[in-house]
Amino acid sequence: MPTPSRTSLEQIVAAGRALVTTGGVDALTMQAVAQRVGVRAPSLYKRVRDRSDLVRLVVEDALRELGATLDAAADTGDPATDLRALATEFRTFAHAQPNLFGLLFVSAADRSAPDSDLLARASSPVLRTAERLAGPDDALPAARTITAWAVGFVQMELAGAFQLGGDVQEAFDYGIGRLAVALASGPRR
Amino acid sequence: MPTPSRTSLEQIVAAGRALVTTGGVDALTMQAVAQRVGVRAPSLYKRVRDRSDLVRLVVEDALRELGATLDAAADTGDPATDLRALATEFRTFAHAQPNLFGLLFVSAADRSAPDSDLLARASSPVLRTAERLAGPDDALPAARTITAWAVGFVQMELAGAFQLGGDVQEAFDYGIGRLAVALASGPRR
DNA sequence: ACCTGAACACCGTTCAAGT
DNA sequence: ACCTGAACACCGTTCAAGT
Repeated sequence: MPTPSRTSLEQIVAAGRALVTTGGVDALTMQAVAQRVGVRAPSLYKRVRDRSDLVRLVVEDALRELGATLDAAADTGDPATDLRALATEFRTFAHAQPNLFGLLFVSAADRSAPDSDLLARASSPVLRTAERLAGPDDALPAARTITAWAVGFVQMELAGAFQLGGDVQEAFDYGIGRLAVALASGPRR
Repeated sequence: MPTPSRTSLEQIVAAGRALVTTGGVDALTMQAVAQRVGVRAPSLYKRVRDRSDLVRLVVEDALRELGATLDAAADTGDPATDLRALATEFRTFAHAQPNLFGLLFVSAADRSAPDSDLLARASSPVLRTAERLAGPDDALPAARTITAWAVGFVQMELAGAFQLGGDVQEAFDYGIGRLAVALASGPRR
């Protein structure tokens, strides 16, 4: 006798994401997710392979949103302006959802990597800006330099690893300015 | 009736670090640590407040080693050469102990931040090199730009987040070269 | 077809009892 | 003073049984 579904994968991912946002990834327990979607924990295994699979889906959901945010941020004319907009938007996203951001670019033995298409989509506005700054030949390494700097900066900031005093905002602006100059200084190296 | 100690904090931290190195932070369980030092799990609580405290001690142990490694790497004359040596040594450390490295610069809600003195000591060779590249006024933001880039680059690399093909080593060299030029281009901005 | 309770093997942590 | 077994409250996950 068929029974109608009482929940959906979409609801489950949303519940998982809400739990991560509120209490960090440790708060995403199967029981907490189940309670939020009105079901018992074992039922989740009908839609999700295991907990790490659910965490991956939450990460991919966040990556989709981050990609859309960055896409919207880099549509002005000047590439140096776009670089600043991208970096600022990226940092704003991280500050708004630190627990979620902390999952996006770190390796975790237990969970598989997010879909590479999503990573590519999220990084495409950076790649376009990098190409306009550094030229087509250096677009990829230039984009990686920008992304690495932004990821590391925000991650250290959120981890409280900038402990030598000074103005963190100033260091952020300094980094943007220097990167724009450095990448635009021509294809020879 | 006093009983002689059957283990020590030093042994416990070493056991914890070995477990992290081998199987990631999830493999550091109180029971596994206890077994390695020849004791039962509850006894660990005589030396360590709780699991997160032990993880912090392992992180600090790794930071001490990383600091010493970097200190030894940056003693040549040319600051651009030192920058390259520091970045390469940093990356080598991360590749040699990816599970340990993954703990150093990420925030974790459950564990407290490592001792700030250790962070300062580990970053001091970077700060010195940054000062020689960018001048005393910009030493701190320049050091933060270098460190952010290096942390982000290695973390993305280890997370498998560089998925657009291309040569990752080339992107690393490109980043070093551009940073050296950018930071040395003078104090005005 | 989906959901559930019961069960299993694991955790971290506390604490009274042993030496 | 240190160590232990037993206990507690939690996990993730499986599975036979219900509808």
